Amino acid sequence: MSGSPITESSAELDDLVGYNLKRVYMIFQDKLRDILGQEGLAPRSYSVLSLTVQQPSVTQSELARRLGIERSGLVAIVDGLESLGLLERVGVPGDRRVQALTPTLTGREVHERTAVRIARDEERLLSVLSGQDRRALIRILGRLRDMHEVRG
Amino acid sequence: MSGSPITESSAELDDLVGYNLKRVYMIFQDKLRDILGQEGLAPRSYSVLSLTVQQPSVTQSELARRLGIERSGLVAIVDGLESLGLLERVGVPGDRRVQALTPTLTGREVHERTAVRIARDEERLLSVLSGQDRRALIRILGRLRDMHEVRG
DNA sequence: TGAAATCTGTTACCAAGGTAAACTGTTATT
DNA sequence: AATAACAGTTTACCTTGGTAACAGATTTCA
Repeated sequence: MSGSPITESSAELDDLVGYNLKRVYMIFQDKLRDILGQEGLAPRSYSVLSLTVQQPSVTQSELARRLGIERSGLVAIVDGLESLGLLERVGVPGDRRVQALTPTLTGREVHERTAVRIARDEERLLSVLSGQDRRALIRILGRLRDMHEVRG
Repeated sequence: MSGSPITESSAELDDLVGYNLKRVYMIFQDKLRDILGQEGLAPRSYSVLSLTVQQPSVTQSELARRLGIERSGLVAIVDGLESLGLLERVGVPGDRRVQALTPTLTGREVHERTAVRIARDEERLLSVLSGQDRRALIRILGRLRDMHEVRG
């Protein structure tokens, strides 16, 4: 019997940036689910609603590209939001393929009050960081997205 | 017609820290899947293998607590790792309820060479940051986990 | 012009990841 | 001894996503 033949040269789980990103993401997502659940929304539904508020008449394909998901996955989400009366599919005169997504007044109201609650909760979660660290986190995450995300 | 009655006072999607965490986490996870796929492992299987290497004879309950998942979810993962010959359930003399999880030699080898590749890939992903930002990211993520994670 | 390629939205199917509740056997409490 | 608590497991379920194939509309281009 020799001792341990394998040297533990690298990366334990808690040292992996990817794993820590996951765990911190879970912290944020847990509370997000609570807030959105009160409006009957899932995180993905909120992200779609948010983007249509921000950019009315956006097409589903464009939305899928922005969210980094498949077009097919968007159908059910939009169906749900439409049945809740939060947005509408509107035909576009020039191109009969596309459906422009536009939030209803109710949709904008729900989005606004939900956005406020989400922002407040993020403020709470980030309050354990200094202002400098908060800004650094936002800047660093943005840079990692810019440098590594595949843009369609 | 009045103008837009809703003021866009807060949080567009790309301004939410939670959403940016998700997107950055996805960047890290995509490549992780590639690397682990070559060994026939899923991310969760790797995390279990890694923790058993780091802490041999850990129980399944303890492992579930450390990973923040349900005990029931661990069964299939351990089944898979056991059938791959990477770890073993070993009965514990004192307590016939628990199954101590211990990596096999093969398990330690697979873990070691995989850990090296994962570390190399994280290095690549983080190379777009300054050394200072890299350290800040790691420190900030750790602090958010420490302050907000429910410890069982 | 007409054929081929491309694009949009849709459907049906499927796999991964996770949770919750109920069950067995074991150990601890009182 | 009776009861509670615990470890692991099974089962059923749900959510999130992805893939492939499709129809209709539009664009490209030979």
